[in-house]
Amino acid sequence: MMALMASEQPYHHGDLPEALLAATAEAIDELGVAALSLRDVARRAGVSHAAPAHHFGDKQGLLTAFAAQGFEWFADALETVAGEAAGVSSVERFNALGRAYVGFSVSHKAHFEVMWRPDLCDHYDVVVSEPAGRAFRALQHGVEAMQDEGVATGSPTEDVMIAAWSLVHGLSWLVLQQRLEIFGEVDPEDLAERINRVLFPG
Amino acid sequence: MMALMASEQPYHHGDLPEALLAATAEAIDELGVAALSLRDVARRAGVSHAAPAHHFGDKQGLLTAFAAQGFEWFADALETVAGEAAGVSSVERFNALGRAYVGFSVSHKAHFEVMWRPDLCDHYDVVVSEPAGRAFRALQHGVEAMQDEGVATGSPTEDVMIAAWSLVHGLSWLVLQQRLEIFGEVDPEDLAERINRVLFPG
DNA sequence: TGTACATCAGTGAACGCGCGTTCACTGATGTAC
DNA sequence: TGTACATCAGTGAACGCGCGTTCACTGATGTAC
Repeated sequence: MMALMASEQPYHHGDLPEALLAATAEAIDELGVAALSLRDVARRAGVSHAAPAHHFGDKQGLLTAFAAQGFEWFADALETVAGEAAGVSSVERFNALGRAYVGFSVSHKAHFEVMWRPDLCDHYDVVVSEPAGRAFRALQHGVEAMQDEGVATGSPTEDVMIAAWSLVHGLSWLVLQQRLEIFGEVDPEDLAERINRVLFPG
Repeated sequence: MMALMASEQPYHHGDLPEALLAATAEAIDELGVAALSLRDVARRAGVSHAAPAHHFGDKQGLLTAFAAQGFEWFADALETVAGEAAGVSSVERFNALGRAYVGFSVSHKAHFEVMWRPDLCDHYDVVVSEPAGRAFRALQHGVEAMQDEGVATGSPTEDVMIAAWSLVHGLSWLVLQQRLEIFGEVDPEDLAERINRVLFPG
């Protein structure tokens, strides 16, 4: 303990994998995902440039772990919101899910970008597909609950699910890609609620 | 003419800018936009690696021209479809727009990806923003026409516009990101129609 | 029709750079006895 | 409590590579007279 406090740079980091993931988020936020390099990530975490390979193997390994972390947080966020909205109507509950979906994409821009790019990370790795599946099911349950309550029963459940997903996913990308500037300053979560009301007026 | 036919490799290309844009699409389709390099594009077009600089300046210049070409084709496609569907109901016309939107994203994957990425090209360059505006207005007119016919009048026009745009844009990305595989083999344009019917049952 | 000349398009060699990956190493930690 | 040893984490030098950009150049074209 004394030794650790005395030395500014302990040889062992403590939790380097976590620090590298945080550095990855920082680097992507700053320079964009296209410019991401392992050396820059290591630099930001204050370790030698060979250190990341020790934990993640190679660049794709790092990005797969990064996407996995993102999907874990994302699924947790959706499940939490669905749990908290257990008492309200199914439409209000789906509204909350939509707000959370878009809210996550804005507050975790770097993660969100990598999460959906199959060219950057390994989507078939279970560390990614498992939490991705959880997130999907959270949305799906939201849609099914609405249909159980008689909302949007004019279309097959599958169509409603794809429509609802497209709606929140599309809004997320339009916001991230700065395409809604023409509508002035708008809060993305409020927007999610407004467009959800168009899809599910019930 | 004889000379041109006799020599396999004429010194002057004929339309190198166009050939370089086509090579860009090919390279992105094959390797992903993250791996795009000017040298590879030149190689594919069969010219020296210094040639692209002559026409586009630098890499961002090439991608800006590429996005501009994409938006021109995109706007043309939407306007053509809207014109052809002048006789049908506004809901059917918007359906056609949605099919065209998603159809374009699938048949011009490389262009679509670059078009929406502000980190790769200059969105404020008028060669991009002009056709992008045309595409936007084509969608907007489609939405306004529906409201004029009494469809989706429960929400403000702006909300309906953002919802409709999010819907088709989101579906496009979900398809490109291979996220709808879980629903089996589906035709993207048919999907567009199905989810449009959820949003505008009228 | 022919000649001179300006302009444009594409070349190819050269540059310096940051990258990912490898590898033998050393420092630190934890466990067995 | 102390010692020996195995294991793990991070180092730093080295490698070869493809990249974007520059620059003096040459080949081709088109226009003026």
